[in-house]
Amino acid sequence: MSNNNLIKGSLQTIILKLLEENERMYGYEITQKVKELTAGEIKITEGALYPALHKLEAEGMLSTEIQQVDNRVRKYYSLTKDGQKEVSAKMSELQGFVNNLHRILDPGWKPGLA
Amino acid sequence: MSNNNLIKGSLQTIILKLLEENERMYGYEITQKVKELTAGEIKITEGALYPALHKLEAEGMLSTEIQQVDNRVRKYYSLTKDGQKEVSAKMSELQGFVNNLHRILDPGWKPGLA
DNA sequence: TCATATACCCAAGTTTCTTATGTATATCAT
DNA sequence: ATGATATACATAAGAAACTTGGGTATATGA
Repeated sequence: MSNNNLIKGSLQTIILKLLEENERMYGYEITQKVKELTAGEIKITEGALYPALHKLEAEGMLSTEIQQVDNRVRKYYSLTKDGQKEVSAKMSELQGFVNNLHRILDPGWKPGLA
Repeated sequence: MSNNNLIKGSLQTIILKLLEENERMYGYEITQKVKELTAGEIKITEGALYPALHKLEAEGMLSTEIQQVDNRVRKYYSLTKDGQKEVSAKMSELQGFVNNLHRILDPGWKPGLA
């Protein structure tokens, strides 16, 4: 997923959330958006991204449409109905996990505080 | 690591941080501590924990001493010098990653706020 | 012409986890 | 006394999500 080997399992959530905010995106665009949002600290590799997109599509979370732009092919992804529900589910799972991480790692931590 | 399949890669950090706070712990104790801190939401399985402990020991992060308690064998783990340095490194890596997750997933998020 | 950017894809290998076992002692309830 | 649960260690097979390293193709700037 990135240069550092840290924390696997959040890529699906990232993809789904970005598509909730942007209506439709293509793969390369997602890698650039993540790089931009994290000031280059997280670089999603294509070897991770494309299999993840194909899996989400196979599970019925995403739909695709191919489009020609400047003689290059782009494959746009959008959330399906099921995908829209999945965003909320994945987001609260992740929020819950991060909260639990804080409980373990930050003695005295309480929800709602950094 | 737990019932939900979420986020791989943080178990080492959890082990190291708990040992920073507790001086020495044995495997079973770690599973119970995590269960307690997260109100049962994260259950570290033995199949994940013991290999992780063995790996950290092989890498020189942990040292061990065996002790008999009530006819049962306990294997206590402590941080080595290298292990103490590793805690800080792993903690800031994790903090950095969580911050980046917020930047991607929480539009408008800024460090220092929930 | 060569590197970089854009844009898709796959395959081999690694790491990290789950699930399923196995061993052994202690305690509590039936 | 017998079985279930708790304590306490361990390994092994398989699944899942990555990394790394390739492949194809067009566009653009040095």
